[in-house]
Amino acid sequence: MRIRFDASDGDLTARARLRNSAIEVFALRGFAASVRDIAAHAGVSAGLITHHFGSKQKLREECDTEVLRQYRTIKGDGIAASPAQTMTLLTELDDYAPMLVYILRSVREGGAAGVVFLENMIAEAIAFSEEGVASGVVRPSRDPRARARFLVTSSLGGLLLQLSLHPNLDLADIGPTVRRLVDEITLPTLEVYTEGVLADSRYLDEYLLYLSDPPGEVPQTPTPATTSSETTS
Amino acid sequence: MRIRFDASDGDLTARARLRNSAIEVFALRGFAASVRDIAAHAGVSAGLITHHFGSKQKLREECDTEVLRQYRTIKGDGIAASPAQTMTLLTELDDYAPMLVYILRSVREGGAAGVVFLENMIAEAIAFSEEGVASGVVRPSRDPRARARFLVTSSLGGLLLQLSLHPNLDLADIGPTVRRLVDEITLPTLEVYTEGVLADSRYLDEYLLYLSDPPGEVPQTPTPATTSSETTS
DNA sequence: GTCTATATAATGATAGAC
DNA sequence: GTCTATCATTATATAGAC
Repeated sequence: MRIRFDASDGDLTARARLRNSAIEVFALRGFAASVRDIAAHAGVSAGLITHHFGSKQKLREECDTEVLRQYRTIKGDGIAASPAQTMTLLTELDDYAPMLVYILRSVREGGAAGVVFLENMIAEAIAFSEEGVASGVVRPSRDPRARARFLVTSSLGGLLLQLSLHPNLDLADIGPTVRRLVDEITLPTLEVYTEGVLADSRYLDEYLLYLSDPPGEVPQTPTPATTSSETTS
Repeated sequence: MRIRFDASDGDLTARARLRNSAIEVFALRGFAASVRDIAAHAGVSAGLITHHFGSKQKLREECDTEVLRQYRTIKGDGIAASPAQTMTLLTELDDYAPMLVYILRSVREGGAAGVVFLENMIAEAIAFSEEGVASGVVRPSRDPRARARFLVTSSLGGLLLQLSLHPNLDLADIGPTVRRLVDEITLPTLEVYTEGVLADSRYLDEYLLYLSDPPGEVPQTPTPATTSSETTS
């Protein structure tokens, strides 16, 4: 079953074709790409872009909307797996390469689509973690939400960081590149996730102790029994 | 003992003062900051900048050089700790805030200073890991270099990702902001590093098995005993 | 829907006065 | 060392012809 979204097809309005072309250019060259670049890539004049979308800003917003719509479509299409699996799957569908790169760029620059995508993945991770804990596959956490946020931002941020070492990234190459990066981190990821990094729990214990009895800025009188067992944030 | 580097001091050539001012602007507003922005921040005319440095590109290169020099100075000043400790310490010295933000931006954009800094931290992490394994604090890895790269890119990338959610970052705020972010990830980090995330080793075992007997694209004849025990990259 | 021509603003860089 | 004035380039956006 091959999913196809309506890009590069002829049964679209000119507007939609221009928008999809803009998504490709934004993904390929970054959001600093000029209206002329976008026009050239679509084979039309620069004026036509502004005529259709009013401004580059509005064009960008429409691209954001469309990319998020595509992302939600894919997610609804059965990919309800772990965030990592979601990423891997995305890289295997070359049709989605522009969308994926667009999202990654947007995440890196803190754009609207990026923030939505990031929070979405964190929410997914929280749910996935809860299921995993329930089924006994995942270890429980003292702060599941913080752990999910940490894991998602670390994974995605790490990927972005490595990707930024490949500045001249062609859309045709994004699939293989991401796949290679994922390959390189699979063993360390599994190792760390399974066995941890530290040999014993001394640092964790020390920090938990510190949390349960935080040193104040001011010299402290003997602590009343207010902060007892529960860990607060 | 408070380290001071020669910024904002009067005993500098005009050139050096302009360069240090440029570092601040690049850190504050990003590398897309215009020559006029830099000039305004330094309280001089735009032409003077070009007069001194020839071009914006050359100015940028001098800033890179100076930032890396400052970084090496700090490192030489006794901070030979773990990469995480290095980061934490940097955030505690407000004098280094511009340098720190400059480096983070450079890392995110794949600039020259960023690449040097990143590879530097990875090298530090490898060494730190080796010492830790020797002293029994850190668990050994099947591929120490890959693990070090993974941990550094994950940590730094995660920090960058969270920082990009604070687009209007003031230099005066960078210290507290980074410190808060570090606070938020300390518990999950220690938890994951100490206990892992997965409840048992089934996924790791499965992957190790897969590595020792990789499925070819072509249907495979019974594997000869070439790839036996050692894990290759 | 699409083009060309143009207005307007901002950028990096140069030239010459002080 | 520093300024002002200016140029060339590029950007977004507009106006009107086809």
